[in-house]
Amino acid sequence: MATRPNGNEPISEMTTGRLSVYLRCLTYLESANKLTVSSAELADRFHLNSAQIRKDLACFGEFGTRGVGYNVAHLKDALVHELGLDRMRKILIVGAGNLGMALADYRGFNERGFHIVGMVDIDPEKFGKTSRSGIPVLPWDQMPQLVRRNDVEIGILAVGTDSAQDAYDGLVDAGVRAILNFAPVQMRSHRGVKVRSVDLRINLESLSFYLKSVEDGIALE
Amino acid sequence: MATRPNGNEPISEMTTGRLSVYLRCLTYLESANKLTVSSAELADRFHLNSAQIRKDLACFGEFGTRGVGYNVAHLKDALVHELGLDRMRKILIVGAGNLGMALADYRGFNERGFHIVGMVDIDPEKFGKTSRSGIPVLPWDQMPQLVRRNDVEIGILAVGTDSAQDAYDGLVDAGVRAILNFAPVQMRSHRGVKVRSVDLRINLESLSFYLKSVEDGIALE
DNA sequence: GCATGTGAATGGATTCACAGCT
DNA sequence: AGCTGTGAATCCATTCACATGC
Repeated sequence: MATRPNGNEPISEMTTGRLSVYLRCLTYLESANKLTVSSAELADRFHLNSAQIRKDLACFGEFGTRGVGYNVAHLKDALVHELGLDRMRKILIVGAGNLGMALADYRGFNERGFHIVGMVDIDPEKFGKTSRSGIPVLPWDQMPQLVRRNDVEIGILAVGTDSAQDAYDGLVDAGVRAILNFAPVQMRSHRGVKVRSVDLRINLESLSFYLKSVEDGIALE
Repeated sequence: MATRPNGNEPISEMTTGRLSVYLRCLTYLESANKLTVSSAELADRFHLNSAQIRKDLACFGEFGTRGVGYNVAHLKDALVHELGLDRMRKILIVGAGNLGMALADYRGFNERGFHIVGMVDIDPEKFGKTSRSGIPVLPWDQMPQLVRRNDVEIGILAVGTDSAQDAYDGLVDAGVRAILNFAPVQMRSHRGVKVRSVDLRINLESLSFYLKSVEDGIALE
């Protein structure tokens, strides 16, 4: 059971994003045999304020020891638990193009807490093929069965703009409640389904804007 | 020249991110032969507030007509210009693994405003190979010349965690001032260089947190 | 009348500053 | 002495509401 003092306080998305970052750092510190770490130390590593880190961590209990700091192993375990990573979640990738294939083999997608069960595609040419690491491509038609049999909880949309909404709707129908979307579209959303979008184009354009600002002599940053 | 009323007001990153989204929508509306669009209409398409859209657009001039809305073609051109997309920016990808290869062929990276000149890698096995669409892999050693000769302005880090900092430092030395980073690390940053990070693992963990919250009966969303 | 542009109000996240514990 | 946990203060983004202009 969680050591959370108050089970229904809402933890912001900003905070949980940083928890992931802290967790990564703690994993490193643990492997470096560091026993304890202070919020100030963590704040240095990223460009953050130490009070913010303390606030983030305080969301689900009192983990630190005053005068000392946080126990690395302890805090790491707590974060793993809070993020729900102490249990395996199955992933299905929709779209076996370049991006889908690359994601299938991406380290970190098949690490602690996650396991990719396969890819699906509508192109019969691709059926039976596998990614380099051996993740198979199956027919989109079989998606509902795949989801049910393997208890897939997360869907990754690596399809083109045109197919994204259909793929999304299909996954939701099949019972998937969390989606990582790489298609550059704002989809009509379903209630009770979490969608996170990674829009590569927006990131590039943001860099372009920065470069232009520099050219124009407008000091940013 | 920009129609910007006041050249040195700082436009927030939140805003520029949305400008990209608006631009995409306008491109669509233009292709659908729509002549004019209102902030309320745009607000519906995304889940946004119309006032926010007007504020965003007002950052660099008065583009709308009261009682009518915004001229689609006009506004689109203005956004293209403001985002600096009316000029070609060259991209170099560092790391020719699965991800680098997938990114090299990603539509939208070789579209309006951007052009990928190549990939570099340290693995001699990969030299001379190309992505499916023909983007070549060259030796990392040649990176500085490549950057200079091709006027590369943007670097994409598609390398592993261990090499990320070195690759970053190298690109900056060679004169690159904008970086899109896919490695899951917080890098020691250089002044005057813009880095945007896409952390796939954090996105997955955020979904995991959502799923766990649902399991625990904590209503999110 | 209708939709923009914008000051004022709100809401949320970050930072400050310090009380409290070890 | 040192560092956590947290109310108070600050900062920034979003939303409201309305005056302004077509």
